[in-house]
Amino acid sequence: MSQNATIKHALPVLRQDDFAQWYQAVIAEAELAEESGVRGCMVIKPWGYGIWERIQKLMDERIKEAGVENCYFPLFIPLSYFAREAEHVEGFAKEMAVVTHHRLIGDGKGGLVPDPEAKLEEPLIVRPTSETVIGAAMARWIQSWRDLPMLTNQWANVVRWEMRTRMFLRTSEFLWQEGHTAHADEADAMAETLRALEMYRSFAEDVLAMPVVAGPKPENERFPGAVETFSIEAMMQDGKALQAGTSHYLGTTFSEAAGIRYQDKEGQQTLCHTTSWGVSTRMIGGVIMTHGDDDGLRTPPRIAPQQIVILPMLRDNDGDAALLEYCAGLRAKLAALTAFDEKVRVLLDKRPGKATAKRWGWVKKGVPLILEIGGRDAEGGQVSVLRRDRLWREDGKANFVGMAQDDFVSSAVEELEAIQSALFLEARDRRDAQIERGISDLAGLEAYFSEDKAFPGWVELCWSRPTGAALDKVVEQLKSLKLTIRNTPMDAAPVEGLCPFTGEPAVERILVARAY
RNA sequence: CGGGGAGUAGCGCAGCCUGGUAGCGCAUCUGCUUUGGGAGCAGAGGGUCGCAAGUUCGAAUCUUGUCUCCCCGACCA
Repeated sequence: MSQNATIKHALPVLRQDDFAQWYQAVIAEAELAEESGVRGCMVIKPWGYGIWERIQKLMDERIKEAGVENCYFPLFIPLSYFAREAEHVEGFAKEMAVVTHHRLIGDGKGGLVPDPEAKLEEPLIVRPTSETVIGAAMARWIQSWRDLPMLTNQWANVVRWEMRTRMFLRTSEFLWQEGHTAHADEADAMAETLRALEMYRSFAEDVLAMPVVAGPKPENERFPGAVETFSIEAMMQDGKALQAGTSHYLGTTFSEAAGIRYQDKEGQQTLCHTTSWGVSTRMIGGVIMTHGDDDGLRTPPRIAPQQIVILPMLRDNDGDAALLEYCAGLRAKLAALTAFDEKVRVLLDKRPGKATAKRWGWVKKGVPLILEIGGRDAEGGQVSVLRRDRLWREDGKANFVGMAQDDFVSSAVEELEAIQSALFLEARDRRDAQIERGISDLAGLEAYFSEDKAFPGWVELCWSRPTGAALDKVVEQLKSLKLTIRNTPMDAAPVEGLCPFTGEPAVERILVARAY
């Protein structure tokens, strides 16, 4: 956040004044998405969808590298599939969209109503997740130990009828990938669960430049039907936690429900152990709240639909042709470069209008490098470069740096890598500075989160990992402070002392935080 | 789903109490003048006032219902 009062920021709301409103302002001003008029559903606009396509491409590569194959399963799941697994149903029942009719009929008043004659024999659920329908397929596909492991993934939309929605973070319909795998035994399934978790951790940090903490969730936060749930948790700039991806070891829960069995080497019919794991468009919400600033989004170069935008300063006169030619030449040189093992994505913005007026649109979208090229630049072989992560000069003006075209072209890849790295380090340092590790009792926890701090961050503490009713009591205590247990960091320091909730010897470290 | 707030031009809002043919700013378009950094002046276009019933001679305005959004809670792989 800027301390310089003379800066005229591009957004109408600053983070420090109203973080929730700021978040929505970024989405609107960066043209990521907008309201659709349909409850809880958003229209994802080109820049937002472009970011999703980048995420899809790079995640899909990693999924395939792990030997997982893409499939597609039905949007509609028969109600009876869910009924096979009680815990799973209970977890999702309250948020399922149900299809009950297959035809409409006129209501005699100019409107349409479901035709009572066209009521479905068995209601269809719009998938909230696909364990049941994929389980049914796996039960058909898997016969022998030679069929294992069965590694599948699908890119799809799912629907969960959430009570309260927020764009990208919790929408009724969202886009995701869901990996579903079946294995011969627990060890192999757990290994896959952890492989997916590590894939998500490294993706979040290397691609999204979003530092995360990976680890198992407490039992009260498990996916319905899971034996163990792992998550990656990211800290947003307001100090809240965002669960940015999950990976579940499902044991034999869904194998029993769907009859996923194989004949082992001894000839015995044996239940498979299954996993599921997913990341969604929620990741974009995480990117916004990790890298956004008071001038809009700062899009990490690896997921930026355009990494460099060239803005010719057109004058509607005879000089424009030469200027455009110069810019086209520059664009071609940049587009031939390779950054992050991909062709550099560079756009020459030839739309009519003043470069200065168009500039702020790209600033708000978070294009990593913006070039404004005037007639004098063209004549002198120069460029003016604006780095999105170093937007302002001391005097409150846009921080353009002039340099020779050749120098820029030869350093552009390095610059993009530097921006990617700078965004990650900034986010990591901010997060690390906001994790409090010095609290060892309940009163301390209460005091810490009762302070009138705008963005309190997280607390890491040692606990005794209570279960059942004892855990419920802890959850209730935390709830009164609006806190939740995020996960148990896998790379945490050694455990020491007593559990602040139970008074028993601590056995592991957990992260406690307010969450989205 | 409970409590609160809101829906009027692309965006932000006034008008509503006290019913009488719909307004402002920004943006857009046109013209002129400017312009190496988020231009100025003048003119113009653009709205079934979320939707539907009702009251009324007449509804943005009053009544009822309904949809959507925002905030707080409950809920939330």
